[in-house]
Amino acid sequence: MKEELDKRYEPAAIEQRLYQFWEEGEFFTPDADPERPKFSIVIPPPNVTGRLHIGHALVNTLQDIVVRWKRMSGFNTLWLPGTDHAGIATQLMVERDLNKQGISRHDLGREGFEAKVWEWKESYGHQIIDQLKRLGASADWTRLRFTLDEGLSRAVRHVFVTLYNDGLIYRSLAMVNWCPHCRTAISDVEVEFHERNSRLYNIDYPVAGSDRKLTVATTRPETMLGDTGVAVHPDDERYKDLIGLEVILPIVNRRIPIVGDAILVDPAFGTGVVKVTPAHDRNDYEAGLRNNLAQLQVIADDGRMNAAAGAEYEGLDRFEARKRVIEKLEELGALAGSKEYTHSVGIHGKCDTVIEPMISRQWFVKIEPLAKPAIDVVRDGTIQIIPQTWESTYFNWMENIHDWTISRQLWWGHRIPAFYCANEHVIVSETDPSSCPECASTDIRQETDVLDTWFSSALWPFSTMGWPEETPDYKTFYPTDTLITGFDILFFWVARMIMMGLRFTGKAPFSYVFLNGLVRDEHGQKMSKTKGNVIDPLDVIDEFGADAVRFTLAIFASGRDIPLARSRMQGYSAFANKIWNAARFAMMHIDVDLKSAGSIDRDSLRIVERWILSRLNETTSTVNKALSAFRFDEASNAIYHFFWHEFCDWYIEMSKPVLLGKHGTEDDKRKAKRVMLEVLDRSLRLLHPFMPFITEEIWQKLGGVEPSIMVAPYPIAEEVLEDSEAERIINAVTSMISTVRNVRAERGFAPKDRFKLYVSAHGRDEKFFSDYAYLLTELARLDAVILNTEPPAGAHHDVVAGFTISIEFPPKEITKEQLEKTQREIEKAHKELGVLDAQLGNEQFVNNAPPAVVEQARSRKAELTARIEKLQRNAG
RNA sequence: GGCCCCUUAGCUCAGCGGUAGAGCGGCUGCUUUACACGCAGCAUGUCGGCGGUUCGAUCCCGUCAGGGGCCACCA
Repeated sequence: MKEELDKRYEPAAIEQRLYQFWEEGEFFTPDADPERPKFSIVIPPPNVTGRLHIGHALVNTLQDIVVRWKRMSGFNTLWLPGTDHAGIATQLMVERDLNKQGISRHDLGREGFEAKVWEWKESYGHQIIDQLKRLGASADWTRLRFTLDEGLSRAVRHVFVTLYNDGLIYRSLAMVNWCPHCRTAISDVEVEFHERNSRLYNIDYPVAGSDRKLTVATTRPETMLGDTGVAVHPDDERYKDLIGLEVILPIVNRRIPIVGDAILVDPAFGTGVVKVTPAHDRNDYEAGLRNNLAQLQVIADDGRMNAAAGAEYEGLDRFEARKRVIEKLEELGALAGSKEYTHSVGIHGKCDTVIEPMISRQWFVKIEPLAKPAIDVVRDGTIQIIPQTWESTYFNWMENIHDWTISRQLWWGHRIPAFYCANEHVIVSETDPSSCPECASTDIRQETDVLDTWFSSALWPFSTMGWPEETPDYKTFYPTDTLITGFDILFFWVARMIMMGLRFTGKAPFSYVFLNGLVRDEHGQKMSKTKGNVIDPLDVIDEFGADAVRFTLAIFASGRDIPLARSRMQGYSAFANKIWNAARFAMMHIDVDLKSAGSIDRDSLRIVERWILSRLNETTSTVNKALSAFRFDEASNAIYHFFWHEFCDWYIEMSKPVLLGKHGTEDDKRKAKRVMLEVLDRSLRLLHPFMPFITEEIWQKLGGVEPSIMVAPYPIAEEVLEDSEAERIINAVTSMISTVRNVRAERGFAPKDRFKLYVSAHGRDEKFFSDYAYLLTELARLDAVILNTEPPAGAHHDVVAGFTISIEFPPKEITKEQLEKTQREIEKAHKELGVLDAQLGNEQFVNNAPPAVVEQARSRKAELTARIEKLQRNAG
C-alpha cells in the first residue's frame, strides 16, 4: 500500500467523480433478486421548478442515510425520486416571468401557456435533481417520476372517476376560500391565518319605520354592500321585539330583514347584532341558508367590487372600496365609531393575498369515509408516526376533517376528467367521451378546472410504481417502508396518502413516518430572506463539502427543530479532515489491502487491540439501534465520538510505539496493522451512510472486495468482540495517563519533564502493567512505571479507576493555589462520601435499591475513602 | 378555547429514576515525525419556581411562571 494521501481533505476534488462512478455503476438501481428482502422509500417530490433549500437538504440527507444503511444491510433497496408539478406555485412563477416580458397568460391562451410551462419544466426541471446529486442522494434516477407524467396522470384519472362513481367526489355550489390574486379556490389547509392589525368599525343601521337603530361591528365594511339581513339572538331582550322588522342599509338604502339566529349570534359579544353577508362570509352563508336570506355577491373573482356593489364602487379593489365606504358612512353619519383591532386574517401563503370567502361551484372529496380507516391504521400501529407526539395532532385533524376542495381554476395541472354536453349533463370518464350517454349529444366540452396538486401527490407511493397496473415494481416495492418528510405537510400530504393508499390499494402506503423538524438559524429563528439568515445548501456544500453538511444535519435530527450554524458545519468538515488524516496515518504503515488481509485470530490479540475492537463493537450496536429508531443524532454522535476520541485519540496513539518499532515484536506489529485496517474498514462502512464521499474515497484506497463501499456489508455487532476485561484495564490506563497529564499541568511542569509512576496492582493486573508499562511511559511521558513499591516521600498520591498510584516529581514548591485545589477536591470527595454514608446507613436503601446499586455504592465508598486519604497526604 | 412541545454550562442542545454531559465559544500550555480543520490541560451549572411520589428525582406526578408550535374562533 504505502500510498500517500494529501495532508488535507479536499471534498471538491472527489465528490463529483465519485458520484459519477456510483451512477455509472448503477449502484442506485435495485436488482431484481426476489430472494432478498426489499426496502423502499419514495421521495417527497420537490417542486419541479424549485431550487434546493436547506429543508430539502435535511429531508433528503435523512432519506439517503436510511437508504444507504438498508442497502448495505442487504436489502434490495429502492429510493424512488421524482418531482411535483406544483400547480399554483409553478403557474405563478411562469406567469411572473411572462409578465416581465409584458405578456399575460391570457395572451397565450390555455394551450399556449401550458406549452410555455412545459418549456420551463424542460429548462429548469433537472436543476433540483442535479442539486440532490451534489448532496450525494443515492436515489434510482432511472425511475425518475413527475406528477404530470402520462402514467401518473392515468392514475389520477382512475382515482377521480372511481371516487366519483363511489359517491365520494361531488360537484356543488358552496362557500370556498377564494384567492383573488390567483383567481382560484383553494382548500382549507392552504389558508394560513396570520394576526393582522386592523380596525373594527361600528355602523348604525336604522330600523325601518322606527327611530331605533341597530349597531353592527365589522372589520370589512365593504361587505355591507352585500348585506341581506341583520341577526340578533332570538332570546335577547334588547332586540327580540325587532325580529321580523327591517333595517335600512345605509349607502344603498336597501331594506333588509332582521332575523333571530341563535347559532350565529352570541348576545354577550359586541353589540349583540350581526350584519349578515351570505355571499362573503362562511358563517353568514350558513345563517343565510337557515333564514332564507338572499345571497348577494358584491366582490368579483378578481377582488374588485362588481356592479351589484353600486356604480360608485364598481371596479374598485376591495380594500379601496373599504376606504370609500368608511368615508361615505362618516358623511352619512352612520359610522358609530371604530377602534384598533387585532385579529387573524386568512392568507393564501403562495401569493400572500387575503383570502375572500366566496360562493362558487367546485369539486369536493367527501372525506369522512376516507378518514376513518386512516385513523384506524395509526391507532392500531400499522403506521407509526415518529416522533409519536405527532399522532395526537394527526388524530385531532382527522377527526374534525372537512370535505376537500379539489378543483382549481388554473391551467397548469391535471384537468378534471369531467365533461359537459350541450344539455349540461355531466359525464365523468377516464377517456374522452365522444357523445353524451344521456342525450347522445356530441357537443362535449371538458371541465376547465384542474385538480389540487396534492390530489396527485396523495397517490405518489403507488402511482409512481405503475399503479393501477400490477407492474413488477408495484408488486415488489409497494407498500413502501418508511416515509421521511417535514411535519408541515402532515395534513397536506401524509394524511392524504394514507387515505388514498388504503382506499385504492387496500394497504397502508408505508409503515413508518418520520417527521423532521424545521431547519432554523443558530438562535432558533426561522430562516428568511428578509432576516438574511438563510443558509444555502449549495453554498455550504461548496465551502465545507457535502459530507460535512450531511453530518451536521444528521447530528441534529432527532425530530425537533434544528438550530443550524455554519460553525457546526465547519466543525464537521474538521471531522472529515480528521478521518482523512487517520487514514493517511494508517496507510503509511499498513502494507496489506482489504482483499488480501486474512482473518483476525482474535484469541491471540493483545489487549489494546481487543479493547478497540470492543469499543467499535459497542459503537456498531449503538448506531444500528439508533438508526432503527430514527435517532440520526444518536447514531452520528456515537460514530463521531468513537472515531475521534477513542480510535484517534487513544488507539492510534497507543499503537504508535508498536508501529514505529519502539516496542514489541514483529508479530505484535503485524497484528496492530491488521487491527488498524479492520477498525478503519468497519468505521468507514459504519460512517458511509452519513458521509458517503470521503468514506468511499478512502475505502477504495484500502482495496475493498466490493466495487464500492456503498454495496459492502454494513457492520453489525458481534458478541465475541465484547471484551469487558480489556475495557476495564484500558480504562484504567487512560485514566492514569489523564491523571498524570492533569497533575503535570496543575503543578506547572513542562510537557517534556519526565517522572516515575508507582502503581499498585496485583495478580493479572500486575502482569498487565508490567507488560504494557510502555503505554504509560509513552503516552504520559514517564521515565518508568514501578509496580508495588513504596513511593518516595513527597510523591503525588491518588486513586484512579481502583488503582492506587503515586507520581514522583522533582522537588518543587507547591503553590497556595495548588493546595487550595487539592482541598477543594478533598471537600468534594467528602461530600460525596457523606451522601454514600447516608445511603448505606439507610436500611430502606440497602433493602430496596437494586443489589448492583448498593454494591456500586459500597465500592465507590471504599475508593473514595482511599482517595481522600491519598489526597490528604498530597496536601501535607 | 382544544391539543402538543420547550425551560440543563456563555451559546445550541443530549440525557429522562441511582456520583451532572456533548459540540461550539473561553482560558493555559504545546511547531510531539496523521491532522494547528491538530494535541494536552482548565473553568463555568441551587438541571425555571413550588409542592408531591420514592430508600433516592434533572428524570415520574401536580401546580405556577416564561417561551414556542398546530388547530378552532375572531360581528
